[in-house]
Amino acid sequence: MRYPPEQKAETRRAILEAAGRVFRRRGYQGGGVDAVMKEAGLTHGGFYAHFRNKEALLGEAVLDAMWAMREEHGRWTEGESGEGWVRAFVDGYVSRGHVAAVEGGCPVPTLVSELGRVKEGPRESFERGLAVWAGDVAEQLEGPETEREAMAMGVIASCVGAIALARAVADETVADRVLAGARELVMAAVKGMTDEASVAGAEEVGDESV
Amino acid sequence: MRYPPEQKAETRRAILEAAGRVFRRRGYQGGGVDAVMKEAGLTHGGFYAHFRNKEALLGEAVLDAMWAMREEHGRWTEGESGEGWVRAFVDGYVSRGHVAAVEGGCPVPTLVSELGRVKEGPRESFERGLAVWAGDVAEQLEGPETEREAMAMGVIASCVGAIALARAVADETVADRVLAGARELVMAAVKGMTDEASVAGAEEVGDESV
DNA sequence: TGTACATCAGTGAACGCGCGTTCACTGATGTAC
DNA sequence: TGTACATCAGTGAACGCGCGTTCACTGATGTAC
Repeated sequence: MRYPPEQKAETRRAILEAAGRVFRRRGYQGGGVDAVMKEAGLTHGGFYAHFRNKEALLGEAVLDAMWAMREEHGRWTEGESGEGWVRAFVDGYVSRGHVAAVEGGCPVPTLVSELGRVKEGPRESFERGLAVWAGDVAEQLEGPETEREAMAMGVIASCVGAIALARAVADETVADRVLAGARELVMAAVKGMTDEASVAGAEEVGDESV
Repeated sequence: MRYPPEQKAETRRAILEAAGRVFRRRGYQGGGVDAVMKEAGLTHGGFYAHFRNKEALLGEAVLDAMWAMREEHGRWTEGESGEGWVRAFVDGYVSRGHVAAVEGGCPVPTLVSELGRVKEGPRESFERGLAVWAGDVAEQLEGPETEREAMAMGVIASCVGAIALARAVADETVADRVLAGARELVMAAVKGMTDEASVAGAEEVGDESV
């Protein structure tokens, strides 16, 4: 049964999105090729016409979900900058809603641990997504570029850690305390590294090595 | 072949420690009962004389590794208090060495993601370990108890997130930047919540609800 | 003190199952003539 | 315009393998008499 010319690209996309959901829900090891293909409305055998193997899918699925997440970040922080931007971002990301929305949330908290055990390929993909994300955060901070980039990585580590921890804990009250604590910690650290007025023009600040 | 009276308890201990290493190295799903028993120098069939099932092992192994880690924390921070304690802790935990020492390091960064997908039992065990850990950190902070506890959770979230992220990334330079950023962020946030002089007597500070 | 037996920690074969991957096949469509 | 054929996205059976768990068994030791 031959399909319209663009069908293959669309199917590939469908598999990618299905994998994003399945991997976030069940993890990489827990999300089988069969489950992914079923989620995409297909049978498992067809998978290898689109991806070399399961591992190749992981990198692409993580990156794809990270791009989608980036759009969500944009919605949270619309019209904000500097400290306000960071607050909006942190409030959106480090939230009960995000803890509950595993399947539609950030792929990083659900997959970090497993990414650490996987071959270079998917780790490089993830790193690319992380760099862009860190760039978005760093842009809102003040100070020398290396400093801002480092701090941005710190912010992301805290946010990712908070969601992962909140999900791992049994009691919701404890989960809430983790979220509140992470939000507070990030905002306390970022105060002084943001300046509401001159964020867009932060480029003039020179580099400094650490 | 009957064994000395205390043999069973010792074997149980050996399985627990083996599981701690195997789970940290390969993850919970990736660390099979067979691999754990082999690591303990036994055959897989004997496992069920010591643990109800694999899931029951997870909770105990995580807690056991967390207690061992707590002793390590003690070594890092010996003689320190307040900000100095936090700095010593963060320097020890958020370090290259810890990123490399998966098997002997903290079980949390390697297992958080998977803990989020597992039944209540192991999550409760983990939560118990986390509470003690957070208590240790909170003790070194200043301010109302709820505030200190929340901040402690934030510190832990940042540290755990940083190690997990640093391991997930492909490039070591990026990993180092994550670590440096997390260290900086935590210390920046904690400054002002610590007081070198009066940490041991911090109990006199009253409660305040958030 | 000596002997027969019960105990039970640990063994290893076996179970049903799901995994990642391969491959011969299907059949609707585009194309050549 | 009509017909025969090539293409190739997707199907589903099959592969070898490792998993978590069960269970009949082993055999060194402790105990009863």
